[in-house]
Amino acid sequence: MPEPTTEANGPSESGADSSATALELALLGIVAFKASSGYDIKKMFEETSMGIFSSSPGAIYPALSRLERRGWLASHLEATETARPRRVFTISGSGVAVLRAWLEEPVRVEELRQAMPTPLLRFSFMEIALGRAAGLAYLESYRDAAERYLDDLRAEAAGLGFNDPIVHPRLAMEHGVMGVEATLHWIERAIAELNAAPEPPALFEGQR
Amino acid sequence: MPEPTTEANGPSESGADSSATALELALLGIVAFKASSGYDIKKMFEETSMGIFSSSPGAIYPALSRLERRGWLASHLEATETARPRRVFTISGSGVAVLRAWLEEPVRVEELRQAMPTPLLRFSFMEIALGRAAGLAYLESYRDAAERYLDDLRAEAAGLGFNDPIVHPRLAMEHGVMGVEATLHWIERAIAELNAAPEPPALFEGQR
DNA sequence: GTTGCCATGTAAACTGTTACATGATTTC
DNA sequence: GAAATCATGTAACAGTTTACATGGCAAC
Repeated sequence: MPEPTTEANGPSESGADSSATALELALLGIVAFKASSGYDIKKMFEETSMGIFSSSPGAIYPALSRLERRGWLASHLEATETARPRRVFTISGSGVAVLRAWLEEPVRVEELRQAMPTPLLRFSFMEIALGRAAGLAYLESYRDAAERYLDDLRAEAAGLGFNDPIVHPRLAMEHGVMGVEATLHWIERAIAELNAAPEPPALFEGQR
Repeated sequence: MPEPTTEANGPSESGADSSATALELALLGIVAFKASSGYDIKKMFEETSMGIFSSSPGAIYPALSRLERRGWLASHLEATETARPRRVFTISGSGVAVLRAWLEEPVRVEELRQAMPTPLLRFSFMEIALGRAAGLAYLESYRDAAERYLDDLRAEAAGLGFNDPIVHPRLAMEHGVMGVEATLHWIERAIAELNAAPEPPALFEGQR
């Protein structure tokens, strides 16, 4: 979802045009925090809770090249005689400016509206298509998944230093934990309500 | 994010191949619930909490055409002498089968991992780039946005019938409300912690 | 009488997905 | 000696974004 982010873009001015996809902005943020190679970032997207972004090389490497072409990142090959050299990216002054502009924007309501997760979307659609029993089974699979995810998050949180001067990443992780806990509470309530509710009308009669 | 959803797709078999993008599956679900035109769906994506999906006509109309080409949807022009006729889509038997297959899949942990919302992503990046004061200001704008969103959600929930035999959409909405309430609690806690934390190291000295 | 809504659709440019290719190094 | 990991990248394809086009109708 590539939202226009900093300025309205006229017909693609040459020099200091600045609009970027979510992936590009995330790459700026990651590289600003720590100089990284494409492979570093790929692993990060695979392993951490930043799994919103695709870890496919066909997404990451071209995006890093674009950012370098625009002058927001710079790269140099690390001298290693043994294996294939790593291309390590660093953020530039103009890159920092673009990143800051993105971070300085206040939170808009529309950003929150994107929150509906797929499991919930499927849940809202399934009632007339599958009926009560399937809804209950689905919520149980949801609970299992949420519990496993909670374990993962807690393991990841344990890896973060607790007395660092840098606290935002830990706080963000705690937000994730609270969100999953809220989901688990909701699941229990929803199970109770579904047990009390009558069978819904069927999408096509005779089926199910 | 076009996940392969139902079957592994061999080299694009002719007949009953079934894999679809998130948008396409959502369209199946919406049309199954109620026969709709492209414009109906566009408005729904703009106005309701299904705002995960793009409301641009260049996304919706081609997707509906694809679904019709595959035989999962059928369409007919509504006879209106006055204005431009509406093309109304209905779901077919094979469409229902594809929808059911998607809905019957148990929830996977990876679906939950996609949860990190952009406001939180920005929050985790901003500490060294902008410093303490900016982090606190950001959280206040986050609180404002969350409160306004909560009002919107409650207004939307009020529009849903409360004694329907169909309960899933209302429950899903309540999940949304609980999630935002959890976010608001987190924001208060985070503000308290940031007030107690020392100034973080700067990204580039002298700046900020 | 002009702005805004209803309602459809298309075209160019871009981004992301999937799959492939390469080659050295470590682990079993 | 096979398999997995490190590490980069490209090519074909599919889907989305942005912007444009059309035209009647309602409201102010």
